[in-house]
Amino acid sequence: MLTNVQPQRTKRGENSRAVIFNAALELFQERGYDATTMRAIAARAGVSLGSSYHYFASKEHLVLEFYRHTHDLQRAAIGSLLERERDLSARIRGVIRALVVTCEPFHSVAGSIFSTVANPSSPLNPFGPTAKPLRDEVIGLYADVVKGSIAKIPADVAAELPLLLWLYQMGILYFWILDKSPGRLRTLEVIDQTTDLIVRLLSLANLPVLGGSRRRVLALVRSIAEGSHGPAA
Amino acid sequence: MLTNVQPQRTKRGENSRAVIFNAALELFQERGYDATTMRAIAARAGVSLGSSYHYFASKEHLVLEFYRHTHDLQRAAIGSLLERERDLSARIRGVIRALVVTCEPFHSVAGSIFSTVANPSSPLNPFGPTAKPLRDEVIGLYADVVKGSIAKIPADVAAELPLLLWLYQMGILYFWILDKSPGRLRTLEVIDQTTDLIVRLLSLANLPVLGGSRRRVLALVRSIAEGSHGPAA
DNA sequence: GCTGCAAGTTGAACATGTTCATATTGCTGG
DNA sequence: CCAGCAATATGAACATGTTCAACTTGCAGC
Repeated sequence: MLTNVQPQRTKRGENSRAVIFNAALELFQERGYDATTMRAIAARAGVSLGSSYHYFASKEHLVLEFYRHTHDLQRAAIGSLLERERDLSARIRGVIRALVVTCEPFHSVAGSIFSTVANPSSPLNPFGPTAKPLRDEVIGLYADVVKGSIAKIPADVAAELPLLLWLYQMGILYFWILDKSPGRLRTLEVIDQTTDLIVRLLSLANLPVLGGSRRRVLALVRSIAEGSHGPAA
Repeated sequence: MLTNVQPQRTKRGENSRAVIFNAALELFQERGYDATTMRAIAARAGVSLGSSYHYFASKEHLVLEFYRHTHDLQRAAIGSLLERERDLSARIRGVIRALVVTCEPFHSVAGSIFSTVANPSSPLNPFGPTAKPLRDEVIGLYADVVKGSIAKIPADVAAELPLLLWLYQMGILYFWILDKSPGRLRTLEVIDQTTDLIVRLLSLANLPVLGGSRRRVLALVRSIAEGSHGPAA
């Protein structure tokens, strides 16, 4: 194993890092992302501008810290639900709701995060190779959501469903980002309606009238899932 | 009617505007969006920095013009196809193909542009109010695509289909942006398969077995289409 | 042709994300 | 306790999108 190239963390450094992060979090919520300057963050934290950049490579990286935080919050929030609830619709709804609820305090910065992450050249792009571990983790979460339910789903559909739900989650997240309704109620409505719809449509998957469509859809999904990243790994 | 607040366009002004836009187009292709500075654009165009801002309110507005440009190219490319072809699947396929083909020269820039534009705070966000004219135009294009076909589509479905096709186009566009396959062949394959699938699924819309799903889907689509922009116009 | 006004043009100035050379601090081996 | 080294801290300097007040141009009406 290579020697750790990262600077050794010290107690003092950890403290500075936390102080800067908290200052940023406060200001993001007070003024929004764009109106919060790095100088203001440094001033609020009581450190110099340079120090902020010593701990966070960029303003976006500062916002990334919160992403990790809320990801943990979401997992914690859905733990008991997945233990107790067996209805697929309710399970999906619960997981997606937990996502938007835990992200709610940071709604104003979410747009910038999404925008950053949507860039294909960003290592954080959800479809990129670097993000594969996290992507697989989230898809795995939806695999648990599906597995733990009592819904009867054909094996071939069940195999691709977690991926589809991951894509669905991203769609909802973007709707939530654009949602300007009070309390983001519209997003919650859309979540309720779409989760119901998804389960309803799943129950139709076996209808012979669909012909080869089901197979074709699944093949297409799998093809897309393989990534459009070409021959390079 | 109010007096036109916009500055009266003169021949001289039109020329400057075009020169600046062409310079931007060249530089975007040569260096990408982020690496192209407003100063470089002004220099290439042979005008001052201030002049660039006289004609384009921001760097992003320059991109809006670029959108319009490619949209015109797309429209020109599909004109004869829409005259001749009556099959819905072929019409959709032709339109989407024309889009990725006309955008091909800008593929390397498309990522950062998409990322910029995906930000809700960007005036160029496709879902925002600033982009409404262009959005309506594109949706109108798909309305023509649907209307000119011989496909039998229920009126309520036909009403929302253009919007859905617009969303579908954006999905394909993002796939194309991520596509690293040689010649972007994978995108073309996916276009072929998805367009077929869409038409096939449309033909199922009338099946009674779907129950209220069709109505619910349409209501949901319309609800989303109204925008999540809250009470403000 | 002259005058005046609106359009066009300019570059300096500003705000802010980011970089960097330098200074300070605090721990660790001796 | 000292020397040295890595971590930490600093603010000036830089790059670039954007603004603005002032200047120039050209045409319409007299």
